[in-house]
Amino acid sequence: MISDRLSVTFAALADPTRRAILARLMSGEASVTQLAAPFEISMPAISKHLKVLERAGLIARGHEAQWRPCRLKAGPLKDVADWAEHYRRYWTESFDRLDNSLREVQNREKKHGYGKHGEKRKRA
Amino acid sequence: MISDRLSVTFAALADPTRRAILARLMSGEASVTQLAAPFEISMPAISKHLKVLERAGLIARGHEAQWRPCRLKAGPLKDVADWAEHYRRYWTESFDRLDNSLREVQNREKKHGYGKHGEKRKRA
DNA sequence: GGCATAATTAACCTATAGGTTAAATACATC
DNA sequence: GATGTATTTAACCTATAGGTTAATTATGCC
Repeated sequence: MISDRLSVTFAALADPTRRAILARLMSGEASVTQLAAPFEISMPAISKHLKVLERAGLIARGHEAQWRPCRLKAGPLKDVADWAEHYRRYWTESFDRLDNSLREVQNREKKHGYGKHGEKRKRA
Repeated sequence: MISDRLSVTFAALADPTRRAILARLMSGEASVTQLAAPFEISMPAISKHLKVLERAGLIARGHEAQWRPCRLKAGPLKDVADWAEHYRRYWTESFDRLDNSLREVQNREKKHGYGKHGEKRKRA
């Protein structure tokens, strides 16, 4: 029953079919049939994906005769970008190197490490 | 059975508890017990969340006596930021306005619109 | 060795995600 | 109003997510 906006957005993006649909919509609006074309799954499955995207506010739907064209609404993606930006300093190479060398010094006289001991827990 | 990196990353981020754990790790490494403290869920539940984050490459785990301290590995978040950046021009206000006014002109003589007709499909 | 602490694993439960096929709805056209 | 096309809804299935409690593993300390 998670319903916060970011969770809904991330959940919607956690599917390659849905991300492909968003990518397709960058080049303009499209009907459901057009969106379904590249995929091997059924129309109802596409319909469900579109509903997920719509509920996440990532697409808007039109209404023209029997067509329900979709177009991109990228607003929530700004939230995603903004959220990720908070972590920028943690993914830069310089930070990683600093972090690692600091950690090596700190752990010089302890007998543990990252990753190395983790290996032995591997199973199956 | 989705296993592409971005999907795994987004799925890991689609949970507020896990995002809170990542936020906590910005201020330094922490033991499982420390990470669990702010939440009302059980330790095994936290353990599972950490496993999800670890498999997504978002945290690394250490090994010190009976503690398994976690620390942030933000690499995948750069992929998220990069992915979202592709959509930047679609979320900027100027683009939205241009898009909307173009669309209004285009649809002047058609009898459909976005959102308005969508309302009537509401049910429950 | 025995006890306390930290964390994981096992076994289980329920809800939801993502897919299916078949039926229903909406609209345009003849 | 019957037919064809676009799309959704209904009913169903299976796998997974996220949670639980109880048991197990790993370690430090006495």
